[in-house]
Amino acid sequence: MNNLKNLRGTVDLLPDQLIKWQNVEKIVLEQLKRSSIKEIRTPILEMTELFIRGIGEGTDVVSKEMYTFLDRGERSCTLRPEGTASVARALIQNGISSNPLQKLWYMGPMFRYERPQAGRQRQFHQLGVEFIGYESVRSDVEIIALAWDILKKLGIKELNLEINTLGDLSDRLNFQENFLKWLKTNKKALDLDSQNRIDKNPLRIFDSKNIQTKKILENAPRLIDFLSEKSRKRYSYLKKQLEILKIPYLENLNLVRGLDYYTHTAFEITSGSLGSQATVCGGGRYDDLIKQMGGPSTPAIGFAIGLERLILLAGKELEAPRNTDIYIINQGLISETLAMDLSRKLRNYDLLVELDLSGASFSKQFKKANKLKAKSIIVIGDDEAANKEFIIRLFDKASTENKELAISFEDDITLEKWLINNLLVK
RNA sequence: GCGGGCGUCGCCAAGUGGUUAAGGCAGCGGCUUGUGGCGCCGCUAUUCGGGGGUUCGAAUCCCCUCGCUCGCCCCA
Repeated sequence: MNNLKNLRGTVDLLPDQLIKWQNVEKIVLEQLKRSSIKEIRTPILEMTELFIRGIGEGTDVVSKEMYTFLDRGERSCTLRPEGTASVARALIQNGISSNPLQKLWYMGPMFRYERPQAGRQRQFHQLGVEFIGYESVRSDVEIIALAWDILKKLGIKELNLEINTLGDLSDRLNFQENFLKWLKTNKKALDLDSQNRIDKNPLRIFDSKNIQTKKILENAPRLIDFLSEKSRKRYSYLKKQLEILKIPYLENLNLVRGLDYYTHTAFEITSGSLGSQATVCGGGRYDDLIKQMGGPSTPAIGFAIGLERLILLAGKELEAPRNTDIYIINQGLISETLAMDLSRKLRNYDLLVELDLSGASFSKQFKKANKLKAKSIIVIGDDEAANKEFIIRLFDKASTENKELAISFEDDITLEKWLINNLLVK
């Protein structure tokens, strides 16, 4: 073993594992397409400033998890830790006002410099969806339903949806004033982490897992009591709609999430079978972000799904590879050329065709076809080449020796008939 | 960033101080040079994540380091 290894927290995805990835991605992308959501691709690398301003300086992601370095021009660059800030930047930069309503998705690697764990890597992958310019609660409902449906389409069970509302900016300021007062009188009773958050990010204290802090917080003022009439209505409409759509949810008043930009709706979907990294999907509304980043005032809502965690949850049935339809056994100079040509013709039928390039003995090539569980084989050797024909037959154990058919290379009609009867059925 | 566990071939592993490092799967070759699935035979770690030390002698003991893993923190 040499010392050239992958970086900590990164992994190689090998062909066998990628079968599951591709199957999962296929199902996800089909669902997005049906919902008329369009793809956007932004750079993996951005100016560090983007994330500091977009995500918030006081957040854990920015303060201790960013993959940041100086490039050759001494610019501070960061590998994106999430997608929303980049999407917002791209839209502002490319003129959001010419197209103020957009439903977008993106998929790709994200980077956070953390200690790796099950379901957590330094390079991981997210599918993100952002509804830009949509203000109505109905967009909140649609986006939660979409996240839910994607997970359901993959056959994932035991999912929990948690929701909360963070109100709008004035609700929050209103609340924070009261909350800070309360915090000052109760500061000593809180755990150290929470004490530190008082100045940086007081809302996050609600997210504390410290048992004592949790208990004390039960008597703290609650954000939900400071919501304006409008915010309150919006939230109850959301809950009512989820009930009508039969999407089960749990209200979690402590759910505030780690990024600064959220307003109103915040939600998370977790699964018990993921161990301590239970969150598979997280999202929420961010009505102020785009304006705050220098764009026009644009409401928006989105979510991100962690693909590694999604893969862990998705069923085993998605791991099965597609079997070879036709394995072409061939030997001899003329045969090789004929076989190459035939393989191209066959692939036009959307068949999975593998051409043996080994030049090994027929016996070996048969063994290979068997190992691949090829549905059928074609044999082309010197005899066949001389007769300008090839032999084709099904390769399952039942049809040994029988039903072999010799077809002329010119005879496309007979070939197509055979394919339709044997491989293209259903 | 902090705490616990672990690290023997591509994979699963036996071995816990005595020297040739079991076995299984996979892979490769053969029995069987143009016809597979079964079976049988053979090959595949000068080396036990890496470095240093203790010892006559280490995969086995000690130190450091790297990585994995679980928990905390946080998130996807």
